Amino acid sequence: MYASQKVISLRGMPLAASDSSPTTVAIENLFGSLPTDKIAAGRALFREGDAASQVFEIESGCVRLYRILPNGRRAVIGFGYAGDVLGVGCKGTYLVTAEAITPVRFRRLARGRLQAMAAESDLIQSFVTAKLREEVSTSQQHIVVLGQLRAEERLAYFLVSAARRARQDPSRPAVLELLMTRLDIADHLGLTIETVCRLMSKLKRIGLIASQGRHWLVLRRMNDLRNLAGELVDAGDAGQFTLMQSSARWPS
Amino acid sequence: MYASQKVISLRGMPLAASDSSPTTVAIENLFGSLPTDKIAAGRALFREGDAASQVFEIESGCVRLYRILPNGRRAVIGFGYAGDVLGVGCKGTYLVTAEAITPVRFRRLARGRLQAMAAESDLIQSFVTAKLREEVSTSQQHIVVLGQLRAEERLAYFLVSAARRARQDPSRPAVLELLMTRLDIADHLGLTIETVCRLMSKLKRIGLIASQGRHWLVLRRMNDLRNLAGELVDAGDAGQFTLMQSSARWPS
DNA sequence: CGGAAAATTGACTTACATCAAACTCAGTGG
DNA sequence: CCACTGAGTTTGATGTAAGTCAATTTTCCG
Repeated sequence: MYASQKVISLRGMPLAASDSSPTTVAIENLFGSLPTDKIAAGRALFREGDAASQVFEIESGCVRLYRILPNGRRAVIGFGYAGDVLGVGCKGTYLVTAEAITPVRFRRLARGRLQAMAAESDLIQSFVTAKLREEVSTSQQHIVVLGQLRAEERLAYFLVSAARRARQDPSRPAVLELLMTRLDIADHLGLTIETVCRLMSKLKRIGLIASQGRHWLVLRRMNDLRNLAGELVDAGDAGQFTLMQSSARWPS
Repeated sequence: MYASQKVISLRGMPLAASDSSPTTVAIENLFGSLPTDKIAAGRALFREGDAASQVFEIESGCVRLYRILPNGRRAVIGFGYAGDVLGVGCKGTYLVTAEAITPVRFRRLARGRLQAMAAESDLIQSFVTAKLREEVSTSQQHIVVLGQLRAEERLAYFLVSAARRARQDPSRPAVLELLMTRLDIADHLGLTIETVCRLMSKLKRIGLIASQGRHWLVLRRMNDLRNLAGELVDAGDAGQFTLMQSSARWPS
């Protein structure tokens, strides 16, 4: 059915694929020598409110990052995949719970050690700073999505950015595996599970996507999807992470 | 009318009031010697997409931080007040436009210089890191608000956190000046201006707030408001900014 | 194969948006 | 000092996107 299309998966995708940029080197230094740990689907790496003592690098698998409100509602802030580093953005305690969706392999590093290493090495320091900036950028993007897009647009945005996370060319059709449940998606987009389902069905009906089982999707017309999403993909660029030094409008 | 209540204002509120914490010292070092600049209401300090060459510290006044979507809708990401530092969270280009709501006094620092200073001083480095973490925390909090709260709850949250920003005691009534327009608030909360107005009227009708002119509000029953907001205030704690070193669940 | 969790679809309700019309207020100039 | 003005705000009438409640159907895992 999808014979001629390159199959991609959100599982097992490297963050900075097989290059040797400063970032990659920094990660190697940080986590390279540490032992790999495992956790079963459904278990938490850490919980919102726990003392934030460790930083985690996902090696494979997928986690949901969420907060539970006092009234019981759940807000899924985002998802973590292979290559992602968790637990940098918080201060004393973790801001979210990180729960394995699939079995997850990961490595972890004491935050004290990270701090020490950052103090030693400019490279590591700028790696940490880059991670933080990335998180700011992603979060603000999601604020825009939740605040200004309608349900259908939000879902389109989610699908396109999921595809973008996994491969480069954002114009050709993509096959992707959504490891999370419909409820995870709903809680991430500020919608109900029923609305997510209905909209998935609608996107299928009008030919923008196709599906194979619960978790496999084909985004058949990326441009239409991107349009639907309000051309909002991008903005969370993930390339260089050094401070710019040029001066534009304001004299130095 | 409000004789016995301490009048507070979002304008002119210092970030870390008159203490001598490491943070405050770091700011002094950063901006202390720089000249003060001025900008009229309605003008922009910087625009989304501009090369991010400077970091700004607001000295007085209020700015709105927003992004315009391709379809013309506006997302107000947040507001900046005296003591806030803008332009740290972005990388090559500013992520948002920062536009003066009132006349604004501010100081600015070339990002290159900031980077150099951070490389020199651990204190300045941890100040930058703290600012970034604060921004992550605030943004994620807002994701929760937009994704999970209903209109009335969002407005209550906005009012309570505006009061919290300006003074300590979160239980007693607060008088506060909202310098932004209803439209700013609406675009910040993902609502329409009409909904914001109607809900303001409703909160007045049921006695949770009172108003004096367009911009002055009294939050008469903070606890009820905080309840309405889903007890969601806090979580964006703004105290210490050093990395924790304790290990809790995971052995080092 | 059986069973439970997840997903889907339908019927109905509602919270918020939209459209439209006043009203308020702060600033300006006569 | 007051009338005029336009931006900002408020309120009302109505529409609609998304939520809620309630069955089914599908999937997948032991």
